Formats: sequence, C-alpha cells, structure tokens
Amino acid sequence: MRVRFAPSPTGLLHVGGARTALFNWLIARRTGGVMVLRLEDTDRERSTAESEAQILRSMEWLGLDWDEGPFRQSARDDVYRAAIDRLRASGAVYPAWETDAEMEAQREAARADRRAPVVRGRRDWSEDDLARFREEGRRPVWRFAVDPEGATVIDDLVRGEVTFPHHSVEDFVVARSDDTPTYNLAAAVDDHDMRISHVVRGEDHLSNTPKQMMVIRALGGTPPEYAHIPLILGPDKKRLSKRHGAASVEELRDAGYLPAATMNALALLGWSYDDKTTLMSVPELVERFSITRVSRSPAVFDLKKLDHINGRALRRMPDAEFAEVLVAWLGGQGFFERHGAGAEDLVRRTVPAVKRKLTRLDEYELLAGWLFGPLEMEDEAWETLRADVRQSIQVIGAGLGRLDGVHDWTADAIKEVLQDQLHILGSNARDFLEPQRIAVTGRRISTGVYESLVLLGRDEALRRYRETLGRLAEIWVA
RNA sequence: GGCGCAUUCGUCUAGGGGCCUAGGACGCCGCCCUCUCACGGCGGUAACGCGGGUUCGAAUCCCGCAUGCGCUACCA
Repeated sequence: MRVRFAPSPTGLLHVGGARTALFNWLIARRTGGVMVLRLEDTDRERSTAESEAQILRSMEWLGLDWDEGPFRQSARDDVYRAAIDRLRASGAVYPAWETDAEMEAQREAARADRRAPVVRGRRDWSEDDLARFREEGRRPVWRFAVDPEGATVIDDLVRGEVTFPHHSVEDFVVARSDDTPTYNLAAAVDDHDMRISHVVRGEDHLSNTPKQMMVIRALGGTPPEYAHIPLILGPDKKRLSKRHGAASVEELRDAGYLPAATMNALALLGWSYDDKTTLMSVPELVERFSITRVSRSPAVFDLKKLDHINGRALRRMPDAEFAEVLVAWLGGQGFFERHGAGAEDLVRRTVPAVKRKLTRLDEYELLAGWLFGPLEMEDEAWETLRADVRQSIQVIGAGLGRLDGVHDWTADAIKEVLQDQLHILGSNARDFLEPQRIAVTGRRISTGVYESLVLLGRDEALRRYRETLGRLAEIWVA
C-alpha cells in the first residue's frame, strides 16, 4: 500500500498528528508498502521552517521514517497549475467574480432559509460586466462546478459508507485570485499524482473528502481508498490542543517517555489488537495493526496509561540498555552541564536502584537527585524527623552506632546490621528504616536505604548521619 | 442554522442477536510483601445515553430524541 502523512507545518507535531503518522507508518511497514511524507505548506503565511523542523525531529525521535519525500507543496506549483489548466479546459471549474461580501450574503440568505450555507458563483456575466470587473482590477477565484444533483459516496475503511448530498457541498475554491492552489486542490492532486492508494487521516477531513474525490475524478483519475480515524480529545472532551499540556511529541520526549512506549500508547488510541492485549513492542504493532479494527468514536488521551506503559517498558529493559537511555536523556536535558561530566559514572551506578522505581525518566532527579550535591534536607522530610525529635535521635543514633562498625561497605552488610538493630529495638520497619534513609538523603522519596548508603560511600554516609544528628540535637536542646 | 460523524465502567477498549448475571487494561480503594514513594501479588469499585420498534431473544438490527464532536474560509 502507498500511504502518506501530510501535516501542515503551522505548529507542533501533537499527539493527534503523531497518531495519524503512526497509523500510516504501521500500514506501510506491515504491507511492505511506501510511506510518503508531504508538507502541506500552501498557506505561506502560517507555515514556518521551525515547525517543519520540529515535525521532522519528532518523527525521527519516534522512529517513524518515510520512503519518499519530504515533498513540499510550495515547490510543486507547476503541478497544480497544470492541473488547474486542465480543469479549466474541461469546464470543471469556472471563474467566480463575486466579492467576499456577496458570497457572505449568499451564505447568510441560505442560513436564514434553513438551507445549507453553500455558495455558487454566477456563470452568466455579460461582456459588459466582465469588462467592468477587469477595469476595476478585480481578479476571479476559480470554483469547482459541483453538480447540484446527486451525491458523492465515500466507502470509508473505518466508517463504512458515508453519503454527502451535493446540495450541501458548495462550489469550493480551487485556485485563489492570486492563482495559488487551495488545500482541496493541492491535496487531491498530490494524492492522485503520488499514486497514494490509501488516505488515512483525521476525521476532521471527512467533509473535505467529497471535494477531493470530485477533483480527482474531474482529472480523469480514480480516488484512493479513504480511512478517517477518530479525533483525539483532551480530558475535557475537546479536541486536544496545547492547553491540555504534554500534547506535543517533544513534550513527551522531555517528560521522559520512550519512543516505543509512546507508540504503544498512541496505537491504542482508537485501535486495539484484541480484548486483552495492552503491551506491545514496535515489531508487534507492525505485525498486528489493521486499519479495519480502528474504532469510530473519538478517544480521550490519558497520560496515566502512557505512564503505565512507559514504566513497564523501562523495567523490562536490561540494565545496560537502561543506562544508555538514561544517560542520553539526562544529557539532552542538560544534566551533565549542571553536575559535571564526571557525574555520568555515578548515574550509571544508580541504575539498579532507580530502574525499579521509575515510571518516567524525568523522575530521576526526584529519586536520585540528592546524590549530586551536599545534603539538603527538604521541608517535608525534616517534618517527619522532627515530629518526634527524641525518637528520631535515638533511632538514627542507633543506626549510626552500628554502621560505624561496618567496614565492608556493601548493601548486604549494611542490611544485615540494620536489620539486626531493628530487631533489637523491636521497632517496626517503617519507624526505624525511614529515618535512616531521610537522615542521609534529606528526601521523603528516594532510592531505598541500603542502596542509598552504598551509593554515598562510607565516609560521606557517616558524615551525613552526624550532620543530621547535629541538627536534631540543636532543636532538642531548644 | 446546514451537512456529516459519534454515543459500553472516570479513561482506553472487547463485543457485530443468544457464549454478557457485559471481558481486559489504566485509574481509584483495600489487603499482602519486615525500607516512605514505587514495584510486585491478591481482592474490590465502576458502564451498554433515553424512548419506541423488529425478534422467542438486543449492548449488538431499525426509527426517533438527546448529547458531544467535526466541517461549514481565496486555513489546512
């Protein structure tokens, strides 16, 4: 199958666009077909190079590659011009000389009349009128002459047969008064010209489809198959946009989601393999995807589900691979600029301690950030200790006493000694171990006690014990 | 207003007349696992928008209503 992803470079690649790209890519890869990338930048005002670069970057990050393109519509003017000429020659389009105000009046009248607000231009201007228009410097737009009788039927791969009666389809503009092509012309011409076999795009294009089919037919071609996939909504059920947060692919990357997990979650928006499969690798998605199993109703994008899928993907990874991914991500976030290149070694050593607990890579600083600087007691953690100062001093003091005697600074040795002390005190695990951990990490949330102590090293660990004990003693006296 | 699309747990979904006293996943709640959080295990909470048909039988088919969304530009 020959498919295409055709974004307009007027903004970020968001979750909805990425999912459209993904579906197309899955189809191409699954069928051994071709993925065409086309930038629809006929709107020169709104299209930007930054947006284009961002879209390409996002696709590369996800691993969505393409076989042909990127083609830019702005560079294919001659193709559209030729198509428009042919449409003129065959009488499929006609020049419309009406002003905007006149067309608007036509729509208003129809609306008031409870009819479809469609516009049709006059085709019987007198020579005098035309001469006058030219004299005024008026330039016509070219409209497609829609046959008002009949209807266009789309045999949509996901929605079934959808019929659009022509009385509700207006004579849409095909060439602007400055002779540039409009979207409906360019998209149709390109799909035909690039021999696209299946157009898979958002449902918001459904009502454009009859127009594009008419253009292709007027050009003597056969329209491709169409599949209109449901829109992706925000939690408020409105179409997903920036204000919903984490809606763009780059935000997802910066939040520490993996490309594979993102694809997995995106694929599940409007598509399912069966009644119980959630976790799938990219090769599995390629093998299992089927456009006919795409649902017809819109889906709300839920970060919680992505979190879950991401966490599972992270934990499933071998330590070595996880380390590479972590280091690369932290690098991209400027972590090593802040903590020095030497921090990389320490980061790698934290991998086993951190892998089990991470859901997203951006939680790394939350869990292990305390390791990369002097002891800083955060307020919440300090509160837990000072809730019962006497108890804290006693428990932490006891821990320090035992640890001081440990010279073989390994997790096992530390655990053995601390567990032993725990039993001697007859305290429960939480009351005894949590203060130990807070004493050296200064955090309520962090890597586990034993591994944290090992990571710190004996000297620094004991030093931190004493520092915390000292602070506790100060308020105890007061 | 017009045209089109949609409507199963809070969310993603399975389901195409009897297998459904509606299944899975996320979330949430509870319990367990002698390190908070997390991870893991176990259990629980929770849905077929409404009204008419068709049928022996409807979440599944038909009609109407309601609601939501999309399009309604010389934007894409």
